[in-house]
Amino acid sequence: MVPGTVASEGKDVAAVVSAARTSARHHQIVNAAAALMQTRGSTSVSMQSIAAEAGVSVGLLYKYFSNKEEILLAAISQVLNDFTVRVPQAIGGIEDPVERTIAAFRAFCEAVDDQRRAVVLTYRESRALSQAGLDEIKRREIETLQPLRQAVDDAVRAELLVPADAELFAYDLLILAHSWALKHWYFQSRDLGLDDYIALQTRTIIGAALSAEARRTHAHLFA
Amino acid sequence: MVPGTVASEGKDVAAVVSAARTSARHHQIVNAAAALMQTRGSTSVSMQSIAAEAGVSVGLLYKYFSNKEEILLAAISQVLNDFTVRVPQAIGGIEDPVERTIAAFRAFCEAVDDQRRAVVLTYRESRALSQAGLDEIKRREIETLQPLRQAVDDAVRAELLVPADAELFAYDLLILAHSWALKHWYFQSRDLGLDDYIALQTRTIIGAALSAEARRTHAHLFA
DNA sequence: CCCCGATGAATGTGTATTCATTCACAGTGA
DNA sequence: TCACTGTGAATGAATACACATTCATCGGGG
Repeated sequence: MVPGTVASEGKDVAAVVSAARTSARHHQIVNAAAALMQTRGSTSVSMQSIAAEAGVSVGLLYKYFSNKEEILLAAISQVLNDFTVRVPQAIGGIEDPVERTIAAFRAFCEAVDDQRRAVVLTYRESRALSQAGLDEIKRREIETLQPLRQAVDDAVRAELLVPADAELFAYDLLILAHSWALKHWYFQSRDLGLDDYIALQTRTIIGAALSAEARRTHAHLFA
Repeated sequence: MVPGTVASEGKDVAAVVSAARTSARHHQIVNAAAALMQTRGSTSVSMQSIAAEAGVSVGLLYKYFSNKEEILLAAISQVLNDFTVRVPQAIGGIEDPVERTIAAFRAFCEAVDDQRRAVVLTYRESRALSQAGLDEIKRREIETLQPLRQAVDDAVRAELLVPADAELFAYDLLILAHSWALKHWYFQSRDLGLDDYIALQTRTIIGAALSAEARRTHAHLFA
């Protein structure tokens, strides 16, 4: 039976409304938490401040999440989600695996830049998370790595990249993308903007791993 | 007048004793804090736990440090100090700049490994530090980088390494050494031990930055 | 008029910091 | 040698505060 037909319409409608409200509240609260993580880089994110940011009462938070960890986890998850969405989108349709690797790295860095403080908090607030929560985040992080890893693997198979270890190479690129947030103070002091950073790291790490042949055929990518 | 002569011997002795006690207490407390940072990786380090670990009362901590930040700062400083001591020691006497770069990177990684949890806390507890404290740590971090940076510069001058940017290249190596602590869960899941990690990163990052000539002359370093 | 989403003051806990008190001992006078 | 005393190191219970979590209460729509 399709929901919304005569039989018990009242109940169905109520259920739909309730589900819609629940979903809306979830978004509202998680967005507030994410916004706080992004804004209040230094201070810690309290339930009181999340409630204030979301424009609701403290008590309401507990109607939709069972504790602070759930909210934090959802907010971090949302940050990671941005990666899983943007990276594949950025490399879709790019044939050449070296170009794809470069584009994936760029997309990673740009996504990190958009949520710079939140990424730092991902490292900092991890102490407030349970083991299960941490495991979940680790799983998601590896998940975000896959498109990049795939591109690197393809490039290795095509003998365009010859890193000592493809897996580690991809992970290094992930680390260096995160580092744009973690070590932003350093790059800023060096007067490196995001584009400078991406260009330099691309040449330093990816360019250096090119095979002898790719060094000729793909030189134009590292102007 | 030389201290310890007749005139006011009592006062001088008292001053010396007092200075010695102060120094000893400082070490005792900071060592306790550092030990806790290393042991209790997950839990936060409280004044109560520092006092317990040091075998003194909570109140005493405030006789020798004006607040928690000072203790934390001293403990982190001690960790960083390990770097400034061990890295130069490890590369002393090595002539070839590529070998020196490799040895410096290895020393960094080994120092990080020895204080793995404490290094992670350096990132985590930074939220508890004032701007001035953070600045101090940043300054010290750049200081630890210098020997490595020097080796890289020498290698570049000798046309053995040709990174896109020498400064960034050295900093990347620092980041990857730190990452051994930050991302230990990942490398562990990949069954990479410290020596594997050092060897692979050396080949992946340093080996890839070799000049065409060095690729021949220094091949033996990347077996 | 009742249901239930929403409220926010109250509660409990962890922890940084303080302060009244204790304690060990060196100096002093007999 | 011994009793007395002033000094400052050390103590740890008490305080203050931030913050996660709870719950008695409210109020508007069905």
